[in-house]
Amino acid sequence: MTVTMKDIARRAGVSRQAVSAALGNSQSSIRVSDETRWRVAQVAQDLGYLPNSAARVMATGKFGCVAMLSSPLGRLSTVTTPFLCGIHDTLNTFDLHLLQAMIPADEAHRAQFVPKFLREYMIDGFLVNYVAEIPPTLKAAFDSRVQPCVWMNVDMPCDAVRPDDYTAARDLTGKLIELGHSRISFVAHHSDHYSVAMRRQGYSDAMLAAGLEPGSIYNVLGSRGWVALGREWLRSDDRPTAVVAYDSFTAKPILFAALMEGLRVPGDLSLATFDVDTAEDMTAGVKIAAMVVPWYSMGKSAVELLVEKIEQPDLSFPCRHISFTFDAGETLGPPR
Amino acid sequence: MTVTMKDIARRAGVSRQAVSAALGNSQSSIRVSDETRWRVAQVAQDLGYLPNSAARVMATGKFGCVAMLSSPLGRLSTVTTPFLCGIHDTLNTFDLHLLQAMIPADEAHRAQFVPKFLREYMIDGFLVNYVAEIPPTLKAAFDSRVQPCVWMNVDMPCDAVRPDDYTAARDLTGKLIELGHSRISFVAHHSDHYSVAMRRQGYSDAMLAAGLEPGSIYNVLGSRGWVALGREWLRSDDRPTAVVAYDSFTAKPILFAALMEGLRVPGDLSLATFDVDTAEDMTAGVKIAAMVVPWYSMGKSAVELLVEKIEQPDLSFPCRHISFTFDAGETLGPPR
DNA sequence: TTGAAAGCGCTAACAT
DNA sequence: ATGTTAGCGCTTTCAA
Repeated sequence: MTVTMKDIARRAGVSRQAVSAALGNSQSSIRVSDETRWRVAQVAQDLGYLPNSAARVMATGKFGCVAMLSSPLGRLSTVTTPFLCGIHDTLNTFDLHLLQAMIPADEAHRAQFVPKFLREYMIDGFLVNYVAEIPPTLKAAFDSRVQPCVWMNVDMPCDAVRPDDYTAARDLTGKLIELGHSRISFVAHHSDHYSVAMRRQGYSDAMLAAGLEPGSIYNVLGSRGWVALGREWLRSDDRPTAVVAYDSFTAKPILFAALMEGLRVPGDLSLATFDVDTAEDMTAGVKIAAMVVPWYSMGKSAVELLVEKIEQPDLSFPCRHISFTFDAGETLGPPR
Repeated sequence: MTVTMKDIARRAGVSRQAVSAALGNSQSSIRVSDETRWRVAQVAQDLGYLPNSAARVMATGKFGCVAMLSSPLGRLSTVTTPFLCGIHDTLNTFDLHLLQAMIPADEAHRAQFVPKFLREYMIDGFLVNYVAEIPPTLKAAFDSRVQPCVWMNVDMPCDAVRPDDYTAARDLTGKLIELGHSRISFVAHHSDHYSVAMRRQGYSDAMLAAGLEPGSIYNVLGSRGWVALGREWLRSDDRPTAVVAYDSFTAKPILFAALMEGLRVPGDLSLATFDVDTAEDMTAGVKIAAMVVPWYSMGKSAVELLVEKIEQPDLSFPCRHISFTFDAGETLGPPR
């Protein structure tokens, strides 16, 4: 049926473990001559041999596999391409592969759901890409597991990786202050996610450090509400000269509202935000200044941390905070 | 070390295969009494038993696993949440798990790259989420594989699944015609992807069938270019009264351009597009009418097709075309 | 109904 | 350096 090392050994006229050593799979100190190695490789190629992963797992006790758990709800999990790339690229360097699990979209199914990788024994460790509202059944399955686990994008003291939202917000606000702005507002939607409070805190601290008065606006209406709210707000005489928006879903309607009100950006209003993948969306033909979430680095760091935990299962590691990068965009300038 | 069925058998005082049967893993005709079944379950629970996936794979010859291959380049692969949900939910119903592989982001690595699931023997079949520009080394690794494979989002005669772009475009254009529009333009960016040609064809056929003159505009400048181009275009006297835009990256700048020019939408201009996940983006506070790509169904159908191919490896199946759904949005109305 | 034994493909600890 | 052997945890077949 399928080609095994036995077949290769027979065809090449060498021993089984010579084949194993020649293919570089065995850890043992067996040496084989270059000629044998070459012949084995040749035969393996001819026969279309592929090592059987399950057999190797059985023999070594290592799965060579890491799982990632995500939610179907966009606000609870990050499934952007750069994030996945960072994870995959880093796993590749350790010759690990990725098993991806997602909670069911349907709520009734979700309550009962436990992914296969938690019901069976098949991974070396796992990544949690799930910031809140984890179903109780699932949480219980987690906690009874012995495999190491790394949390991503949550505020936990150890075994977690997240962006450094506080510093990013402080620095971004600092840049506006340096440009000469003093009426700077922070705008956000309501959310329990730690990053809202952290970005706000970074903004506030930067304002207070410069002797300025922080002022925030929250909105529960979503993007739709921002346009109407933004237009009204920006019409008033004491409107801010600069806005720090929590994310692009907040920033874009504000940009739109400003332009519709006839304000020039950045002439009349400077705008800065977080989390915009600048290449992706240019609805208004303008690139918004942003602290860009380092998704690729996030994925990379999470995997590196997980690998350390797999190698030293009994240790705990402090949370890692990943720095943002700055993209000046086209919406930053001095106040009039 | 880890708990095995042997441990359960000893503790529960029953035979090994009684344990296997009681846990519902074995296919054999062994019957166990309810009492035994209950005691075995109890002991398994107490001991924290988990079946070893690799051992089962070894014994059965089935991996219970499907791989998906994607590209780090957004235009070549779809990694949206609904798509992944459709895939995961459907895999769950077959008790399959998903191994996800992604080509390296770095070009130098990419040329050599062959994912682990193609270098080892570890899956029952795989999904290709890669519409073009597949590196030659990778393509070669594909072609030498015996596992069944399903292509997604490409125009192939068999063993593939894709949205029915032609019908969606024809129907969408038909809706505008029914509203009374006659000057309807199709706008798109340049791309080799089959869907650009198909949507354009659907649009053209609908126009011709109504005795109207089709007219298309292409743009190589990306979203940024559309704003300037769109404003100029919409200022002219013979501007269209309705626009069918290839996707949301085309439609949104046009909406913006129209509003900046003082046109009312849909009073002065109707706008319709494809592929907008309407909940996600409301930059302008307006929901654009759209034929919504059925990503969830795409994932579901792809997995169903793959499962059929796994069960009948020697058969080929015709390509499946998935229907779009229509979201009327707020940008459709009769011409003035 | 229950028990014993073989075997899946590989690795690693032994022998020689 | 090379060959032999046991064993990973499970399923399945064959005997009792």
